[in-house]
Amino acid sequence: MPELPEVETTKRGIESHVVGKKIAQVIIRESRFRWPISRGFKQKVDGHIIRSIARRAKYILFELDHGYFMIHLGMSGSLRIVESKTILKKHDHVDFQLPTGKCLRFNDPRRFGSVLWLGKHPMKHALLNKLGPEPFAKEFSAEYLFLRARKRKVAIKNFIMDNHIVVGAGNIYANEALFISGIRPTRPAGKVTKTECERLVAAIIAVLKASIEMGGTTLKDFVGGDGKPGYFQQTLRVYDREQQPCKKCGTLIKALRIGQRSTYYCPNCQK
DNA sequence: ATCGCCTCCTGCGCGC
DNA sequence: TGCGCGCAGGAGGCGA
Repeated sequence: MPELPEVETTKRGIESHVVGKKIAQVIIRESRFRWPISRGFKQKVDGHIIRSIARRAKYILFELDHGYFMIHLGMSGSLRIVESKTILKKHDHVDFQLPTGKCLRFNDPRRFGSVLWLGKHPMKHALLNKLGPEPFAKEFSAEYLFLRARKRKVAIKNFIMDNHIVVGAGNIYANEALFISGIRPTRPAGKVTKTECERLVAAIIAVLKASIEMGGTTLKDFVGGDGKPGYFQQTLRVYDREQQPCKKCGTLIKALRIGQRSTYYCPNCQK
């Protein structure tokens, strides 16, 4: 399940292969995604050079001379550079063929992903213009989080997973960050103190950074299938550890659902 | 404005 | 071994 670290790793991995290269042609074998690939998409990108790529939240943006398009991996998508003649696997839905004999191949079993043309002003697009700060940006501070949380009643876990507040804290990382900062996931966001916000912000940043640093390994594994992050999984403190001893105090980890999402916490360490 | 639920889709793991 | 079922998950959209 690509979370922000996997998306960042993917972006870094494909960058040198695609920037400055022309899209010889795009081959769309399946266009039914979260949003269908628009009819004019092929005509818009065929023959154009990719000037740069960037990541915003979990979106990967591709800059062409006359506009941008973006790809979201959804929860089962992967984007890899392969030799053009590489035999197609199940769910290899879109190919961006490059003049180098390679191609950028988008595979997405569950089709929660998307490939969207954005036009000349990508940040004005409805999907991007309301996003909260990147977790590594200076705007994402304890001060900011605390202020945004004023009077909010939602569980703090839902709150930090809300892309309008901060992007990139997916379910796994939200669970982990709350454990690290000693905050119970069910606490109303508005009841989390300033001091706790400081710990939480630091924890979100730390857990995402650590995961990105393991990116190579994680990527290798997550690209192979749609399984959980490989190496990083060994470092998980609470996620998917129901009834297993807390790594800090030995208390058994509890599981519950918050907003339809699996939630794990240590009833002793997290207040 | 805020909140909580629903939805998209496929693969997997479980129980029988 | 095979079958069917339920679950998982990112995130927009909607109704209350």
